Amino acid sequence: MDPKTLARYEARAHIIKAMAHPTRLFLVDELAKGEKCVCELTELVGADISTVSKHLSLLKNAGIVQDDKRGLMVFYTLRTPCVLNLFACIEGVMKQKAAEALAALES
Amino acid sequence: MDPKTLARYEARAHIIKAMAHPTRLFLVDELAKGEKCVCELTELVGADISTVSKHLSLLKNAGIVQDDKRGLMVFYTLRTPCVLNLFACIEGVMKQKAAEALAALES
DNA sequence: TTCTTATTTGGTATAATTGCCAAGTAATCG
DNA sequence: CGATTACTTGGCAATTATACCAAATAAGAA
Repeated sequence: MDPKTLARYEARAHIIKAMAHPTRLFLVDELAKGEKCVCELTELVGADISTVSKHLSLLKNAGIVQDDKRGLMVFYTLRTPCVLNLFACIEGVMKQKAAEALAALES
Repeated sequence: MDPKTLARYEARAHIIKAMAHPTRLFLVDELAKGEKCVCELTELVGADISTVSKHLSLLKNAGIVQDDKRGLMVFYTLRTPCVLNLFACIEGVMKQKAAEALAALES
């Protein structure tokens, strides 16, 4: 891979990596329903607020979400809803794998 | 997050993690063009064959590619082309980020 | 059978990720 | 002003990922 091609795939990987964590996938899914503050997301996730904040900051840095501070609270929104299409694909992969495992047991 | 929900997001994250690496994204992209053996992919990537083999094994484990041994060679194919849709979305995120960076410079 | 080729697996050093706590910022309230 | 609330950032220990080399496997050729 030449340096230019590598750089392109690194940039892509950076964005995908931002979603490659259960908590961050959950955050994306929650934000798909609409704007939410860090406090509400923290409640839903059930981790330390600093942990959730760092996950959100990573998603923001990747360009997937954006934040908006209003008063004391910071509201996050999903900026690129197309990432949700991936979820459907992923579900397909999971079903395919499950069907395969079943077939292996039956044979 | 309750344990059941967590498990669902962990399963999803596992599949996305499999793509969250520049080399593996490149491999997926190459396999989208058609079946290729490990030797050819190794040549294209330019890393140790053991490294490429491990990347492919990870993708296979996630259900994204499948392998087929014929003689001495092992041929890999993309099993879930829907992951390619993500690439278009990712490009969109990258363009959006670039446009934003430009706007920040101009202001 | 032994030799060669294509690939995988084991081992290991190095680097990156993660999550919590503690400390820092920023906006609002009294 | 100081106090409080909502969030971010720094620091650090524990875990996980990555890449190479070396050794193992598997299939075909001599």
